[in-house]
Amino acid sequence: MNNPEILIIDDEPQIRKLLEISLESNDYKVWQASTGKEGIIMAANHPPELILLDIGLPDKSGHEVLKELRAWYNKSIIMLSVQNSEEDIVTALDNGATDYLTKPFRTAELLARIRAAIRRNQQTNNLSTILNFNALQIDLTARTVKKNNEILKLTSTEFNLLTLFVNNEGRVLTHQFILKEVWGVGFQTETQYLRVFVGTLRKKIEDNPNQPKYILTESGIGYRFI
Amino acid sequence: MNNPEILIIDDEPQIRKLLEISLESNDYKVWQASTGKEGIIMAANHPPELILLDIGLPDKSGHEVLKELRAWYNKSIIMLSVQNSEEDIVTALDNGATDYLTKPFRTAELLARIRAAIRRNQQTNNLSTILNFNALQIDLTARTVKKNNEILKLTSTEFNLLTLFVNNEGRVLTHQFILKEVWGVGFQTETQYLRVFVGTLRKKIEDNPNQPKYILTESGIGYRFI
DNA sequence: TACTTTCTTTATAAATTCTTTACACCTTTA
DNA sequence: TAAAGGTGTAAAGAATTTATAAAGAAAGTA
Repeated sequence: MNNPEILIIDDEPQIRKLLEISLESNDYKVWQASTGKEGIIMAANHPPELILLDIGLPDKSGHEVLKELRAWYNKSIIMLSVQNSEEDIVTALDNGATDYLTKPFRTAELLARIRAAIRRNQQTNNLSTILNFNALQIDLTARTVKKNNEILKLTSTEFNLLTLFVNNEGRVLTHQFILKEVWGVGFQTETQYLRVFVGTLRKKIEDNPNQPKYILTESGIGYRFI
Repeated sequence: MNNPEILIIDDEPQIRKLLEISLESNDYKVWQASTGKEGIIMAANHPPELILLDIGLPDKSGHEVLKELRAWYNKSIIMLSVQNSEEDIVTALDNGATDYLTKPFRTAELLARIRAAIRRNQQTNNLSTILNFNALQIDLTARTVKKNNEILKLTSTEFNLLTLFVNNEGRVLTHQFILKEVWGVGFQTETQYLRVFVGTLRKKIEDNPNQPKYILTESGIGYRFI
């Protein structure tokens, strides 16, 4: 088992050192940042298992950092603060903090709360990525497509084709490119496949397949999804 | 949305009353127990969304109650105590408590921690022991399956397969993935096993195995449970 | 051992999906 | 107006995938 990684975002070097020592002696791998901005960048580049976030940062408040992180980071974030203000606690928890500890904290308690938070991380669902396009809802991990909340039945190739389209929304994809991506190298000339499959896809996802809203044809070039 | 249910296990009537008032005015449905034993029975009969558990109970310690609950209950349990002992906190968290608050607690903070805990409940894998799907009732710990309240006889492999399906409801599972999870690494190519077992499972759980409602086949990819 | 249950394998029928063909349509250009 | 090039649609046939039964092998049980 590799050691869980913890990112400390705190501007006080003493606190960081203290945390580093206790965490590393408990087999965590520790990363450190001294400003909110730096912390966000580090978390984005290398998402840790848990973040310890100080409320009092020099560049922006911990609350703001929390909000920015929570836009995409869904593992545990434990807030630390010298303030024992109830308002701070409530705000932090409601903004998605996992826990809140006031400094000076007791090391054993902090470690226990970290263990509890990491344990919970592991039970958390890896939420699936769902994309919405008007009445269309595409779940890439579940491989489902809904139109007005009704599940559509797509064949494997149809779904792969649709996936390619939604991953390249707005872009014109050439016939060759699509054929290579969906069918594989060696199929680049089979343009008729594409026509047939775009046809069946449109029949399923478009309200009016004659006047497609999602899959537009770029005559002479390929198709474009919007 | 129906109101989340919270079970209070505490022997002090004043505390219970205080909690009842704050919780009910925040739209929670409140259940109360004054002893550990009573609390466990109530939780078993009617599993709440969250349990507030006092450490100092007359019949058995809150730590013991916590352990007994955690044998099967995996939603949030917040411990309450007059003790601010670090040892107590560490023990509680390591035994699976979601959070720990010392009395006297501040109401707004308690409510925020309850919200955070309930929010997390909804993200965690609901490994609750009994799952219902229409006429199907699956008890994961007892390893029994009922259809219209009649017990079905499944073999071990059939049950493992069904468990995998219900834990990934709505998601398309590839043949390879299913084979790896149920049979183990090295069986990924034995697609025919899967066909046979899906066949027998359908014969047992479906009303009409020719037109399956639960286990749908995703031709070319795998299967999906709904 | 004999018996039952479960798992694995094989064979074949059925269903689904993919490929190919044919042809109609549209737009552009001579 | 006709021809040419690209596109859309339907439908038949081919290929692949899936379902089911049933027999043999293995494992568990009395």
